[in-house]
Amino acid sequence: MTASINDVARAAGVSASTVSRALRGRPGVSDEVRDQIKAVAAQLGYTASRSASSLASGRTFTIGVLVPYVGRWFFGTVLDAAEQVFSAAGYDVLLYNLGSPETRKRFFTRLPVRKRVDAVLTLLIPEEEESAALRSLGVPLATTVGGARPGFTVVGIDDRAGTENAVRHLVNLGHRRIGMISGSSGPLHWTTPIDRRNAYLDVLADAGIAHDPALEADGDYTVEGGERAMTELLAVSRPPTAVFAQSDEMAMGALRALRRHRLRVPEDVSVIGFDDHELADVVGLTTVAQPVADQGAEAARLLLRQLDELGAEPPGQVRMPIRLVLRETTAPPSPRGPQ
Amino acid sequence: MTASINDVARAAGVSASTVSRALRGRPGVSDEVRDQIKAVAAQLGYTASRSASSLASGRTFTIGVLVPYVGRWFFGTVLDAAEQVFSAAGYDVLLYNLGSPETRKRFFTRLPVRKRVDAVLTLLIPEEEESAALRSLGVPLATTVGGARPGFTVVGIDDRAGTENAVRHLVNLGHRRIGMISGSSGPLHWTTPIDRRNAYLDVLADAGIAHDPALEADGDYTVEGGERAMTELLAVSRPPTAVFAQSDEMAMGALRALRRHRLRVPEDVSVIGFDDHELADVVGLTTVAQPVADQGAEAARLLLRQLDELGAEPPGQVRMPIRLVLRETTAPPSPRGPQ
DNA sequence: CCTTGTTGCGCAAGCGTTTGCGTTCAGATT
DNA sequence: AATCTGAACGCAAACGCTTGCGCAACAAGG
Repeated sequence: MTASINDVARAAGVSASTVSRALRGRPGVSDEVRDQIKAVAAQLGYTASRSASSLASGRTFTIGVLVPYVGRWFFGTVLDAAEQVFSAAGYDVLLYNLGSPETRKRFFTRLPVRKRVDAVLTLLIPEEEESAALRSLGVPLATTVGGARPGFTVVGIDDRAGTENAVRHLVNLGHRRIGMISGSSGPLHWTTPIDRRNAYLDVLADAGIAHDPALEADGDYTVEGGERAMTELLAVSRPPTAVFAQSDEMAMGALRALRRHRLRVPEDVSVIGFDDHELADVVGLTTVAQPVADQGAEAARLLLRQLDELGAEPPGQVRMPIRLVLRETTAPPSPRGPQ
Repeated sequence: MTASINDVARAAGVSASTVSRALRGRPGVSDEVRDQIKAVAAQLGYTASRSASSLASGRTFTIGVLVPYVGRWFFGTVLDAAEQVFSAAGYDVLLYNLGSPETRKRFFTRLPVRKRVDAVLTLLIPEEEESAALRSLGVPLATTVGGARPGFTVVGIDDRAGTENAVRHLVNLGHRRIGMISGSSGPLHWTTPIDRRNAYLDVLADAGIAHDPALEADGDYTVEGGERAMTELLAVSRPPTAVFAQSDEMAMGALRALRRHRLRVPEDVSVIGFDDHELADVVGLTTVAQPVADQGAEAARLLLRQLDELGAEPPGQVRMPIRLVLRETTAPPSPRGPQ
């Protein structure tokens, strides 16, 4: 049996309430008594039971974090950074990996975080019904992906601007047949793929390039999907000379497909990604960099601030900077075209 | 205010105890009453408060997972798989990201999981003192890394065999100057780097190759570290013609260094990694594959089994299979050697 | 010397469950 | 008809904290 607050109280010759106040730095305890209690507690190896204290106080000092796939670089990185901020502030994080539709549904119907967390950070886009469920928790909410949603603090990037940078870069290099590997699939209504697609279309229009629907393929935001998509794009009658992939992982898949087809990058086909994945540099991928870890950390900080200032800070919206990172997968189109 | 058990009891015209028993499937409730209670609970959107129920029952239905760096592929993947198993069994996971020495120390001294989790899965190697702290929690313990440790169920691979496969592959190709990028650093006494190093030395000895200490460099298990290490190896008077990196991430760093030095892979230098990182295929890296996600899932399953069978199942030790994956970064040494 | 504050601490009532035990009551057993 | 037996359910006591309130004791102000 580990020590309870009463054991500490007895050993220190005071009441349990005094122990509670002393250990949590609340007023109403003289310094001498406080020090003595701390000493006794340390000596007994006492730590307050979280269950008991949250039951009594209503505060849990726990943050729920919802992630679609912990294993994917983007989410893992965001989570990592957010966790650091939370734990530095004394909060624990309860992780929910909601990749599959079943676990996701189960989560939102049973809502296991009810009365268990002080706030929720979600890295997946809740549908309308789901965000209503989250709001019903009555705790601060934040997200690092997708667009604005009532009740959520969102920290993100300017997807349109990022995409414009990328596509314009290809245009400036002289490309006219510019393909896109998107990630529109999934039941998640996520504004990112849409924003990026619109920006892509806009840049093409701006440059006076007619849009060819055959030059768009779905890559599902995975490496394999990117590979499949690139393969599709290579199969059309006049393949693209350059491809914009909505994520680095898909871009890498595209790279793999190109290698399989014995096509050189960037001589035959240029490829540009999005994210600046930690390994983008290894493969020399040109991409649009976004501060992934920073977004997680910032979202966490905003959440904590809402927790501190009880004066319900209205959920804000912050945009992080993006920048084009030129590496070795983009170049002017070859005069011969890919063959 | 969300509904409490008493609200449900009142609405259903029964006592709170009956509600508790009904909802948790315990005997002592007639089927009709049970169904009716379930209906009422669903209608009220009632979920039992975890804090209250764990305070009362002692069970938390929560697993603590300790990870050094969530953002790294290996750990993220293990965590992902483990979480799925846990959540499918109705357990939540409390995540602790213990990468930095400070957070790590804080965790082990304050032990915030005390009375908060039913079991612990650690993806970092606790030092003697730390594992004693974990054992003091009195809950089942498991790990997916490092060697045997009293009180821990460990799921892992045969590091020696994996390394032997890798190094022998290089030897068989005809290499004689075989470098190694290791990851011995860190305060974690981790048997993996040591096992792998020993196996490396053994294979060299077996092949009658004299060991050259200048051909070993520390890559810190990161991409950047691998790049640095490779750079060091290239600076010695007679650089290696092949390099075994103890992780794919370091191998990728090495690839980057080689590209910077305008050295071709595998023509000038062969590189082999370890792990079969999800992007190893993209860069064509030859490597030793280990079932990463499976290890996480298996460890989680073993933990759950210990939780179910109260008959204290003695902690076991399971070894998962490894296999050599030949891709494009290894080849026989060039007659000229790297220049 | 008697108020009026402070300060430091203990009392006890929760917080929302779980669970051992007691009670009730219908049906089975003598 | 009297007794026994379960099954089904309610009572109330934990579980280990937090916190509003009350009560000394003591300092300062009149």
